[in-house]
Amino acid sequence: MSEQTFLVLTALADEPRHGYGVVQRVQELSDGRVRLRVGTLYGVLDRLVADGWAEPDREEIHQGRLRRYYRLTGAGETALAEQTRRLAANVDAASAVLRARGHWPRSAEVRA
Amino acid sequence: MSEQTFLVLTALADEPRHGYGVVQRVQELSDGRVRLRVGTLYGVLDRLVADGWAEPDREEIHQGRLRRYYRLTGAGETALAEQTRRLAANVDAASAVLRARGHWPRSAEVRA
DNA sequence: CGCTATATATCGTCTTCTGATATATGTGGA
DNA sequence: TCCACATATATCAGAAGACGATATATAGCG
Repeated sequence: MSEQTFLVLTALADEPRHGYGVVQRVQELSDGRVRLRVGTLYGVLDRLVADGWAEPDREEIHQGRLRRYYRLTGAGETALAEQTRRLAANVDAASAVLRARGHWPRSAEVRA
Repeated sequence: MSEQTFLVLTALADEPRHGYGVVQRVQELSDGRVRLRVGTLYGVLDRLVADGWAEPDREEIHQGRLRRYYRLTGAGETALAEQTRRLAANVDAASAVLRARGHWPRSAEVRA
């Protein structure tokens, strides 16, 4: 699972969001590192729906503009939890190796 | 950076390894989750070398078979450390959201 | 003699991310 | 009034990367 997909799942797990809201939330979640292009967003969103990890929630007209909301499904939540464990395991493995190399003096950084 | 690339970097950070050794180490590091196909491996390895994150180390004949070793460069170590911090931040973000959803009763799992 | 593990490498295909493009409305400044 | 910018949707072509299949070759074991 790509970082983009992971962050979109996390954004939706927070609460149902519309496309543009997901873009903003992902940017917040990643401290500005990940700015989703709309092409990426809709590709990810379509795939999440196709895989049963997200589904249409509702549509709203906000200030004259349509907002199409998506929500996380139970399967999506499970997938996110599993992927999170997986990433955490990878972080632990890499941290151990880096520490052994003398790198990584401030272990607090990975744990913070 | 894909999980495959991340684990190959981690395997090389451990110590210089040859292709087949990387495949085995990645499988160990990931608790059997990631079994690199050779097509993936050489693609990753070539890209790491092209990016200056890994370089040829030495060649050995071991039991009649050639072993081509690769080692991590300084830039590779930096990249691995940065990516590890990045992943750790994503894990923290997702963990917070999952906890808020009532999911994730055993926080020790992410932290272990 | 054949099977499995070790060890290298290439190739076509599929998935996925990116950048470009298109359309449209509300807001704020010049 | 007009322009730029943020908001909001959607599509498409191209590039990158992962995967499965395939090929070649030796050592060890039954």
